[in-house]
Amino acid sequence: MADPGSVIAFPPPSRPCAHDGAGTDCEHCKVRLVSICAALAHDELAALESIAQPVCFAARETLFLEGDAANAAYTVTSGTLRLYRIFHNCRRQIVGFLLPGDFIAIGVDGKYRYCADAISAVTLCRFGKREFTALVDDKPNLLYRLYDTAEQELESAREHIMALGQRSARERVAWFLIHLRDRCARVDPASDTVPIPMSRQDIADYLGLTIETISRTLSKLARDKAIEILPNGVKVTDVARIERLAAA
Amino acid sequence: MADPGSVIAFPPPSRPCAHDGAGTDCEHCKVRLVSICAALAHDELAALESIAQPVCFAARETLFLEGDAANAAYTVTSGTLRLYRIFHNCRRQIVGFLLPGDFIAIGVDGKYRYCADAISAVTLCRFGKREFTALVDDKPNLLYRLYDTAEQELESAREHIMALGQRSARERVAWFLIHLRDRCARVDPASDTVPIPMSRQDIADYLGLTIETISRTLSKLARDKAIEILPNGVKVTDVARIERLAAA
DNA sequence: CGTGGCTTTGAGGGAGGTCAAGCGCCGTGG
DNA sequence: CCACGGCGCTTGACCTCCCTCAAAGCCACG
Repeated sequence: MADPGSVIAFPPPSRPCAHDGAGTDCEHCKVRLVSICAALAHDELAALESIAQPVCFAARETLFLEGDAANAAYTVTSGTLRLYRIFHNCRRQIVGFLLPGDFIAIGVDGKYRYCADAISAVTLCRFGKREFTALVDDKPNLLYRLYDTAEQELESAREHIMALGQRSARERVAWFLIHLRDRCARVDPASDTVPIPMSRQDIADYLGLTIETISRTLSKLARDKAIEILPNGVKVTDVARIERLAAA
Repeated sequence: MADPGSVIAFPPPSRPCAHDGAGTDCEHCKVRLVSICAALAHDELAALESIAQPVCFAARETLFLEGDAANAAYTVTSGTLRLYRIFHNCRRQIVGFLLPGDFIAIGVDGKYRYCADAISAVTLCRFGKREFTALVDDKPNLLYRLYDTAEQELESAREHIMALGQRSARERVAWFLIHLRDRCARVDPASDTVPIPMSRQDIADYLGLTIETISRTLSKLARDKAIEILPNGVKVTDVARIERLAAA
């Protein structure tokens, strides 16, 4: 949320998915191969499935706030979330966006380390803390998967650091587009059209810039025929150019 | 290294510590309680100790480069290291400094994700990949410790992101000082005098600023009586002020 | 049709980058 | 012993990129 007011509102409780009260079907889950569930043995997957609860949140709902007791782990099955922290002075830094297949872990200390809310309507697989930790204690392979996931997050955080520390506004925006495109390609067929569900304010708070700079930079790239701005995303017309900028 | 020339030089092989060829003594290790070794059972610690080799590097030596096959994990026992990545265009981003007690893990994919070199002379406990992974496979508790370590690194990376994305030069420098002070306090008694073994260039590449800005900002803080610049560090004279800046 | 939220665009200013010069320290060699 | 050169650090002058402030456009929704 851009306005801090809604951030401090108490989060709504998660609720079961209306369209799917009966449980999950991991075998046919489309995020199966990219999520924490990948590379699990059949029995492990079955055990995980048995404790999974489908839940959903409407756009702009808050799942939890930084410091909340972590009652559950989640796998995103559809929609987009933003993870962020708020400073005392109301500045917000988005530390990441979650797309289908991404995972929200229960930290070692049992608290969430960031706030999370839904950008679009989202559906998730919810794993209650008690059952999940019991399962992890039982299956070292699942712990190994958690470790793997943490390392991937670390890698992504370092990429973020590189972007914020070394790149210009233009390079950051290009990097953001390419990055988002590649992550979408994990579950959707690769395409030059990148859907952008988040607002300019979200992008700005992710890249450490202002909305005006985001807007101006996108306009400039469009004027230079490198991209085309669409209602809910952009089309990368000059792929090589944008990729070069992103890698700079 | 500030100059890219030395970065691409082949790394020297690690060598046994001259002063301690006979092995390690974990029970009396001063970083024992803050490192990966903390919270291990006696038999686990003994197993870890049995595969540990003390090694050392002189200042400015490179341990490994990004992409190198990860032949070993390490625990730092003394000295300071920098971890960094280099862009194509020679820009360098330092992603972290390693102090005594810090750990270098073997990534899941078996490659190092960043370059590492010694800022001052360093000593480390080296754990060969084969023996270490065998031990991890055998002791789920050690895997859990690795997971914990990865989460701590993640936390520190997010703090870094906050700093780069939201803070001014002055705030970043204050944050750097407080952060360094607190990390030193893990092994040394807490003090207002913060040793700074790294160069201005290192600090700049860590904070996403230039050496000139680092220098100017420190000078300004000193002129304002908030700190005192010492030969190899700074003394934080106005602790409250610097802490307020750091938290901003 | 009016209102409010999000976005775009413009004008102006400031924080930090760039370029350049100078200082202090230290190791080397005359 | 001092002269010299190199390196890291500091300081100054200037400039640029991005932020700030402001206004207007666009679109959804009541």
